[in-house]
Amino acid sequence: MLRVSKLTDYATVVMTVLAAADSSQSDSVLSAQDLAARARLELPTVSKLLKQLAHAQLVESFRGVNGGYRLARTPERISIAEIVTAMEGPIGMTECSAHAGMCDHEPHCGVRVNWQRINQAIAAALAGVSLADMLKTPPRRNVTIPLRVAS
Amino acid sequence: MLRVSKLTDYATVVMTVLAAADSSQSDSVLSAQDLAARARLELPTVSKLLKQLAHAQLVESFRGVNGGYRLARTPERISIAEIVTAMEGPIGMTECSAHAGMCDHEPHCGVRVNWQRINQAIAAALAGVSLADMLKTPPRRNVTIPLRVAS
DNA sequence: TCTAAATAGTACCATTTAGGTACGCTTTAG
DNA sequence: CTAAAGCGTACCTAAATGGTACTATTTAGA
Repeated sequence: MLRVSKLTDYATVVMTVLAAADSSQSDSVLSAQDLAARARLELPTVSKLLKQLAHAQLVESFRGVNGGYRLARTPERISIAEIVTAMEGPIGMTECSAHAGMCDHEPHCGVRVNWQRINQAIAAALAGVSLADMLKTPPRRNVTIPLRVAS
Repeated sequence: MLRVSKLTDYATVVMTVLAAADSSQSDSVLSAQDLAARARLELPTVSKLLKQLAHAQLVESFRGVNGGYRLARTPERISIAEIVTAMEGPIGMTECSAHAGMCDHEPHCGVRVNWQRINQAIAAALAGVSLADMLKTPPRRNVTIPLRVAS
């Protein structure tokens, strides 16, 4: 089915909530609890994923009373590709195309190089969508992202 | 890590082997055993995935002695998207974007529509690569696939 | 200085799913 | 009639996923 993990899915939702808060008021630091409520997710789940996002420096964390999280950059400058990578590691459709030397068949496998090219295409697609885009529920306009694929 | 299953990965390898045989000699029906040997995979694994590919009518199967499998179409007319769909069902990065009504948060989830658009972009990328392309190990030329993403 | 609110870190458990295996049935060329 | 080959089903193991719990640490404010 070609999917991302639920955690990654939830991460995009939480990031979208953060982005919405970010554009509405300035200095909007939201606690994990608050974010969980707004995203309608469990608190432990939200904390877990926020930790990972903080490590990847996509959000800033503040400890102590009145602490919480805030986007590290503007929504326009955070892409879905970054969120996916933060949650799941390097984008790669197959084991071998993400990490070399993991597959016994690597020496005599003709398709590996082509998978790497497909990965690049998909990474480009993901990089072309920003958090700000995710906020816009009704589609406004369409842009054409040039996507280079070998053929 | 955004991956397809190993079975799907193997399916592309086996399909590539079939495509190679297809272009080299005519009426090339290969047995599952033969394919397993050429792809360096286990026979049961190969049979399993060939069955699925046959159901999706990407390969034709022939029973009985001297039976085996053959591509249902020319390699140029079979895309990676079709193989992925045959093996994993409808392409969807998140549960909700592939099948509606599976997620409790659907009513108040703003990102769903956008994930559907991302899916379409990725499906387009996968549809843009044919089996014939996978045969070409050294990249010849680059084409630009127009990829429509909302922004 | 103490307390409560918050994140950080770690470890653990349960469920699902992927991947592999086995076995018996059916078809068909020779 | 037989052997080679695909077809179908069921089962089993192992690993990844996602959820939970507990503890430590930080910090604003009374």
